[in-house]
Amino acid sequence: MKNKKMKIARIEAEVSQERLAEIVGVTRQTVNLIESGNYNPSLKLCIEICRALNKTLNDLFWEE
Amino acid sequence: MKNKKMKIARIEAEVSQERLAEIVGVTRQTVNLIESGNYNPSLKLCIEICRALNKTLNDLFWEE
DNA sequence: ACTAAATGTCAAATATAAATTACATTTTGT
DNA sequence: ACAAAATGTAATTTATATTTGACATTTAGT
Repeated sequence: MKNKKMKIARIEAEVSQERLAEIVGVTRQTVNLIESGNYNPSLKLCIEICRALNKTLNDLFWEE
Repeated sequence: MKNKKMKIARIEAEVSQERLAEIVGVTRQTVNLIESGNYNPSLKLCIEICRALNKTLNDLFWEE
């Protein structure tokens, strides 16, 4: 299951995977893997991504 | 920074750390560490804890 | 069409979440 | 006060997230 919400939020914010990776302090590959799905990032990283994209955990990582 | 919200939600749900650990499939120590703070759980585990306690990610793990 | 930027993905190494075992302390019930 | 359950922590090991380096493909700009 891909993380479309995150990808959409990132594109709306007009940042590349590489730029987002820089901002949150991980590598581009990690960002790519999270968007690609089948990945289990740490809470801290999720929160940093949310802050970078001006979203909340529920916005990007919660499925009702 | 302790995770008070999670501890409160767990106590409201009337489950022990051990019982919650069973439900979400980790050890009691892991649950304890998360509540104690200075820990960085995986997203998957956070989500499982939320579901077990009938809460959302924002309820338990998001700080405005 | 061409080029550069962005993306998808892989293998191997490193960092760290989570397990395990164990023990001390605190809380709760009787 | 006592016993049992629940909690707080620590050291070591194991599983896995993340890094690193690299290469192929796709997308966007000219």
